[in-house]
Amino acid sequence: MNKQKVLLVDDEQDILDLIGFNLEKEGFEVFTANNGRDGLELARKNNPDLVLLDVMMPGMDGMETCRELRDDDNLKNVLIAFLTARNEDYSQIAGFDAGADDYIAKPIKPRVLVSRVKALLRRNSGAEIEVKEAPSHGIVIDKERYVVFKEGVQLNLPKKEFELLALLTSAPGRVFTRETILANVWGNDVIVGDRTIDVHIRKLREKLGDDNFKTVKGVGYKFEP
Amino acid sequence: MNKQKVLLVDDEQDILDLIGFNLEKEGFEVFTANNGRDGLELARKNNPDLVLLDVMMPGMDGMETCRELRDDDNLKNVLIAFLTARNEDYSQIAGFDAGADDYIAKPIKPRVLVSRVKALLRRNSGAEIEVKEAPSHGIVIDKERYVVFKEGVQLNLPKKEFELLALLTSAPGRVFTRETILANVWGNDVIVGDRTIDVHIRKLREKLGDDNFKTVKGVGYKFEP
DNA sequence: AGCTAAGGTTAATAAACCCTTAATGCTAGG
DNA sequence: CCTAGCATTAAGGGTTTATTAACCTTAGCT
Repeated sequence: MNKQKVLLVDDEQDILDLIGFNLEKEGFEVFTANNGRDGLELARKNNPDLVLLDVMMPGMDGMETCRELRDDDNLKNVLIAFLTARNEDYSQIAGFDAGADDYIAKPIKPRVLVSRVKALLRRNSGAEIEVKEAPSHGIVIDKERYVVFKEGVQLNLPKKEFELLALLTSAPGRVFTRETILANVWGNDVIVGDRTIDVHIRKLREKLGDDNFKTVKGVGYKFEP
Repeated sequence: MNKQKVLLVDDEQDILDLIGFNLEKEGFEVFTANNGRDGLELARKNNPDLVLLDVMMPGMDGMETCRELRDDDNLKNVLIAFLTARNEDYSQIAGFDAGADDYIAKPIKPRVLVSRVKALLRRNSGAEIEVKEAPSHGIVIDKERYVVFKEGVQLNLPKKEFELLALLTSAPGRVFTRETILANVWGNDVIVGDRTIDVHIRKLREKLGDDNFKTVKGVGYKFEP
């Protein structure tokens, strides 16, 4: 697997060095820029998986940079996280709708930041759920809002149901073994009985329609529109 | 496209120089006056797109100047923003309705001011609406003055409540995890219990309406108009 | 400094909700 | 028609959140 690319944009060289060093140590490929314009250029050239943007920068600030990124067809879906300084005028950072995926408050301990970065990338690499385009089956999953739409009707699913659904729909038609389901939704160190899965499947069937969830006896379950 | 014209009126020469310089650097055509009367005259001669008015000035103050501008047929639609000192007595300008389009609190960092100015001009060039008229949910947040309006009624929220609200409303509908909330409102090195968030959420619900804040169990909270 | 009031945090209890399991019924394939 | 595997239901237990009130800290005033 290729290294994942992170673009880091901040006007303080210290920050670039510190965070950059720590991210590289963790196996990321890191690009740095100390202003929005250079950041944009680097982003266009290298197609990063994640952009960490300082909000407050001279010249083009983080929000402006974010907007420009979102305007670029090749980059509009890149992950963007804002670095926000809490001691700075907080008023400037909120209320914008530039399309950030996360906020990360400074100051932050390097290892905390690294784990946030990993979490962000994991969220997006694992189960790739389309939010924008409504798939043909009429079920849309919005992970950001933790909300599911069934033919336009909004449903609020509990966490486990939501995650199970997200898993199954991440590869429609594919059979997920009970083992796989347990590992992904419950985690490897949690021990629950097999019936637990059944019950959650049933709830999904109840809420989203029986026909969408097929049982493959002795193997597992699959989502099929 | 022609340069956009900004008229700057303040009795302090330092301010005129500093702000004027920064606006010019960003490509605006800047006129300055150090009192209301000269400001009016300049406005009539040059037809600026935006007037930045200091509230406190000897002689004709900002409010008076503003009224006169609004009385002038050629200028009644010009954008006007007041420069107000943060520690000034707001009661003077609170119920004031001379027709300002924005308040900008001093002291303000030049780059912040520039982006405010741009936002103002952008607002007026393209579409209209907003800020006063508010997003659809009827809750307006004035981060500059740490004040919130709920359906036109002014609320003074304490700092933590305000920042929590600002965070949640910065991306309506989106779920913020407790972790993210803590990082952004409290900071990464402050340690507080989870119940603290609950309590602040409750206060917001009390003041702004229960329905606007939704709990996503096991995940976090979201603001939803 | 001392006083007062407001903001912020926590503890404690109650309530809501979700997860899990047990118990029982069902179905398909041998 | 027997059995392994799945479906269904409801209840219990446990976890997460709501709510309230007390406590501590801080800011503003005198």
